[in-house]
Amino acid sequence: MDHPEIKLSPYAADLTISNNLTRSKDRFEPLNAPYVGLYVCGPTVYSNVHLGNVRTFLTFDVIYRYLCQLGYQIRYVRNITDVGHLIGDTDEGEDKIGAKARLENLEPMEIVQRYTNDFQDVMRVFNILPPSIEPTATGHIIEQIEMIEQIMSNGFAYEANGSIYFDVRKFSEKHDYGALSGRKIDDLRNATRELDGQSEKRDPLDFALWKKAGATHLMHWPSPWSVGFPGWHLECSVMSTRYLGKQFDIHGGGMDLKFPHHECEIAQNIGAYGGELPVRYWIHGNMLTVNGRKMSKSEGNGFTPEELISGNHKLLERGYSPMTVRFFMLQGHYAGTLDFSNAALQAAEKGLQRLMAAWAKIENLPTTDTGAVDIAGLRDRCYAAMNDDFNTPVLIATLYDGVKWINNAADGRLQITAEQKSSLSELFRTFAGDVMGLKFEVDTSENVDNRSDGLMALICELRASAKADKNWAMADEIRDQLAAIGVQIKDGKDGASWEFD
RNA sequence: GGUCCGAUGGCCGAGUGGUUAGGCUCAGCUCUGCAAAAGCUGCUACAGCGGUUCGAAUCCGCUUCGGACCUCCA
Repeated sequence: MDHPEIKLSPYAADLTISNNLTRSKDRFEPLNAPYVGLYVCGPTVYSNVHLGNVRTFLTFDVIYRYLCQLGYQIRYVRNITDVGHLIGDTDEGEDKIGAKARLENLEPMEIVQRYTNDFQDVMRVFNILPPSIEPTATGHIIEQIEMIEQIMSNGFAYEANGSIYFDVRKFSEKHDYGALSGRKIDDLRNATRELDGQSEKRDPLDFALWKKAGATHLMHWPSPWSVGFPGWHLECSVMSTRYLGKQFDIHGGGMDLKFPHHECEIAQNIGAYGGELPVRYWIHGNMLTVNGRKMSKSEGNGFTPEELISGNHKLLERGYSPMTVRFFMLQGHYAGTLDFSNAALQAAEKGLQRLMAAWAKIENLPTTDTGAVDIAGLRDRCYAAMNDDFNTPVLIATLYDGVKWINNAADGRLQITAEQKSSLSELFRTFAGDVMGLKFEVDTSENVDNRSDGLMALICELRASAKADKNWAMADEIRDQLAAIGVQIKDGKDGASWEFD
């Protein structure tokens, strides 16, 4: 197929991705360029997302943004899990959403709506772009039933007492179960704990495709086998296949989903549609840690974005802005764990300020007829950084070269032409803005309105005349009083500027 | 117990078989009535012990420590 209207960036040819399926760094070659299918496992909407969840979605946000920048036409699917995710082991566990609904005396769908809203609000706050499609598990019950039937007709699933289980043993006779996560089926069987109520399963490794609902189970649907609900792993197989096809390019999710969730997804797809691997590139975002430990709800060491911004949490010395957090996370590579700490957040806050201040300065840089900067080389290095498995830390380091140029040019120590200035501006807009999703955070406090500028200009003028009269007491008084109400005066060469704290 | 991963300067964090990561902190300087802010400059680290190599922090082995997954988790 030719797509003359869609032009890929020349840099697109050099993108490499650490592929967890092959355990190597592979050149990215989409199945149907310039189209790319990207699926990311979304949240289970039974409670507020915490900062660790945010990291994963941020990781794939930047990957999505960069693929867009390269000119790919991406269908980005990120699901909402609103049924089927169980608490505890898969036989006795209660549905998370149902459990929460019972606890709060609400309809399950009220829970789903509340935490879906929360999730989407949080994504917006961190400037994480919405996916092309955000499908829900409950919206695809029919397709899930159809996929179960397909798997059963291929002989890889069996019914037991109204529930359907995937037959891992049988599957592994013909296919490789455990290829993604590097598990050996015998090791897995040895490590499996003895669980109560496993009698329905033929093998402890089997997992549920459909569960018959107990008498008190709130969320249930009719099926050929029982009134019940789908297993957790099934929804991602169904929705990815429906929207991206039986084989697609990139599947993402948190590292903790690699096994068993993603392994089961692969088994389900092959079990239903045959031997072809459904996904070509598997990418897993690594965990956010606190004192070296994974942040998770069950550990109780997580905090919500609201707590982060307000600073209202015992782990936080004070609040941090969403862009500070975004920048902090992008200073580490997605494939490594990242340790949260107040010191690191504060360092990121300062670094971000410097980067953004330089970006804002570009527009007003003085230009000269000849220039002494190599913008094209800088651009090459930016693309090279991102092409090397989306290496945002190196991208940031590269942009700081630009920061230095900007500051030197502003001080007249470096020559830059108008053309270079405009290229530099575009470079920052592309990589800091479009790719990393950084944006200027406007002060949203109630003190800011259109009159503030005029008011402050007047005050600065009065203070300047006091200074001209060498009335230091008055000048300092004005500065101190303003500081007391949260307005900072910055004296510069060409007069004073100000900003709210 | 099984599988896998990591250990980098005061802190956070990249990368690489031989050449500056970067940010923050700190110090000096510039600017400045003073202070702050801002800018410039400086600060050369790779857990320990062996091995391979002309050369290893980077490859291999062992040790110590830490973590993830194997059960719900992004």
